[in-house]
Amino acid sequence: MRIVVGMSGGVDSSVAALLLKREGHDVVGLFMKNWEDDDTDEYCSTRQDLIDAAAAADVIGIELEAVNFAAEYKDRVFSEFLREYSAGRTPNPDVLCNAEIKFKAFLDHALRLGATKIATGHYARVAQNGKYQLLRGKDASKDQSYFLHRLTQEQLSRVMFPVGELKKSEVRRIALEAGLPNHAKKDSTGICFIGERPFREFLNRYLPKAPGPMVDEKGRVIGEHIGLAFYTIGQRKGIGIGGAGEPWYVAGKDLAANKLVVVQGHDHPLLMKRALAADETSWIAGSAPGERSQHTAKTRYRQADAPCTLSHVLETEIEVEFATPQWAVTPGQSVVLYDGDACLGGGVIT
RNA sequence: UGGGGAGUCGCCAAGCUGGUUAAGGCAGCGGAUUUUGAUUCCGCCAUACGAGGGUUCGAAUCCUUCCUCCCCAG
Repeated sequence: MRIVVGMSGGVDSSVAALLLKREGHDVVGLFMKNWEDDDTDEYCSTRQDLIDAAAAADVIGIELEAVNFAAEYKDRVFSEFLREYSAGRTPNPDVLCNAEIKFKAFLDHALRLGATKIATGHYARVAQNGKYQLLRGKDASKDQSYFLHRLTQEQLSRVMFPVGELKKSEVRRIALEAGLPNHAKKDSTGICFIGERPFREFLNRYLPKAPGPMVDEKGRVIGEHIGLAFYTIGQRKGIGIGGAGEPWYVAGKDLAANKLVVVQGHDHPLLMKRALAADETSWIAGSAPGERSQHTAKTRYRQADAPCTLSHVLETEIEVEFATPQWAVTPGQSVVLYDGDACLGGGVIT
């Protein structure tokens, strides 16, 4: 079976390719460059990543090709990313990137190359019992199913996640034993393909500043913000308010008045939400779970699952009620539902 | 102008019956964690206590003068 592996230059995708090769598959590595760096070199690590991927492919004994989906990325992911920020929300570009680039543009390309399946280094699993299921990765601390919740049956039928059965420590050990040069490479962070950058500065390259008042929950002006788009719910750093008492957190945005609402104390009531609504829903199984059904859900990656009830289900919208209030539920972020290890899908919080 | 109170890191704020290196928090900066943005965690952050004189072995802490601010009287 011909399998195209998306290789980033990191350990996970390298080990994914290695494992498939060992199983005797016809493996081809494909390196994606999806972001044209506008600034010279400071954050341009993609060249090093390509070198790392090539070195790994060499050790594994497979070919590595490179493709460029920068145009598609800009079109389908980044423009939406900017639109969302402009609208005062906090998007999750990586969720979109998976749905539109890695498991669409990239998948299509791989199929054209004659592949039966594609594989990536994601920590997640795919099970099949009639339908395809998306399961959490075995390593709970690295599980990335959250980012993959928008995938469809069609897409899942074509993907493999070889490291999803492993713990990160096992992946690194395998890499070390196989002599992969990137066995100790630091995990990548930051927006996928764009990388980690001083975020405010980066955003400001695309969005203008729009200063306005910072107000407390009673409407008293206590500071100035640089533009609503530059803040997210629950944010503490960058508020810049000193003085007495507990730290300040962003609790809300008043777009019409260009006001940023901030509150004092991590556990302020305005930061706790017991229910939320989401649209643009997407379900792994192809259709939504039943109304009143009980699940767990995360309102953001890297948050503990919380018991909840689907209180309302429409064509592309849902309402979710949590058993206990959730901290900093943020419009634009994805709410992702689970039944045990099975990821059901989710939507974008409104 | 009388009477009272206060002036300690950018902001809050301990210490003020004198005694090694001036608490803590907020903000800020750096790092760890993290394939979003956040959160969280760790580290750094006043030879200086409104200014000048004193007293003392030794003062942010006592005395004194001046400056500034606040409150109450007029």
